[in-house]
Amino acid sequence: MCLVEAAIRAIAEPRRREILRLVWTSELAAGEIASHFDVTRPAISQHLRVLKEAGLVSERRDGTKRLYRARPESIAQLRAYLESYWDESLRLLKLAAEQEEQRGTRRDRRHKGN
Amino acid sequence: MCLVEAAIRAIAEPRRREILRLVWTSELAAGEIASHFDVTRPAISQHLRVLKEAGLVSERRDGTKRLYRARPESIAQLRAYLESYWDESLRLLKLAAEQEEQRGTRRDRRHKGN
DNA sequence: CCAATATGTAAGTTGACACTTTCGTAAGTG
DNA sequence: CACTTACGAAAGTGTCAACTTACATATTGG
Repeated sequence: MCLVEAAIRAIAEPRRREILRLVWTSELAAGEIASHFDVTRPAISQHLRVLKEAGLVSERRDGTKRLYRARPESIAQLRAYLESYWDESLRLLKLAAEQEEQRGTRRDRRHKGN
Repeated sequence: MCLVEAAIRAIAEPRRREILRLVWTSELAAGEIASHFDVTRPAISQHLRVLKEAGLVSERRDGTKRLYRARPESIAQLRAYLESYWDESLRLLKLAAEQEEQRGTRRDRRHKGN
């Protein structure tokens, strides 16, 4: 599946947004991350897998620990996707407004519906 | 529930993003919207309700038709939320980098960091 | 009123998903 | 080798969501 698509779904979950914010600034072990939440550790582990499969975090092993960290590139990609989504829409909106303005004078054309 | 939260969940669904784009530029009837998709009309109707409850579209009645249109304000709100999410993260990232840098140069002055 | 049009609502199904508890596994430590 | 630490994987559960079909509702026109 497209990574950006997976990323959007991933950040739609509030807890995953929190997790992502946690590992944004510093590399954290899974246990450290889990300690910030009420749910069980395996639950966080699953969230981490979702984030990892969406490319939003990277995993590194150090002894028995697994250290997670946000991947700025992927986040930038997701951000760019959304920006282009808003932008395209805005562009279309502007275009539509112009066409509407032009059409405003000649209103005689009637459709039969569809 | 928070509207922004609902909005994020709403746009996580690809079809709803398509619908939202359709009604961004012009007001469209539910049937017109549904004709763009493979799924049944009631399915689209339900998507429209989700979008409406998230405040992303507005509904207006004209005869037997229901015309839908995107609500730029709410979309701007959602956008702003995401922007602040990225921005805060970037700010934290920058802060962390600075701290890291400081810690690199003067190694004698140590905080009880992390 | 009756029919047609346009659409939402209800109910049921299927699959995804967030979570839990239990178990497995890899790396360090005595 | 046993034991501990730190974690993921597996399996089960309840809930939610996207979809379907069937039905209800509202508006317009004859």
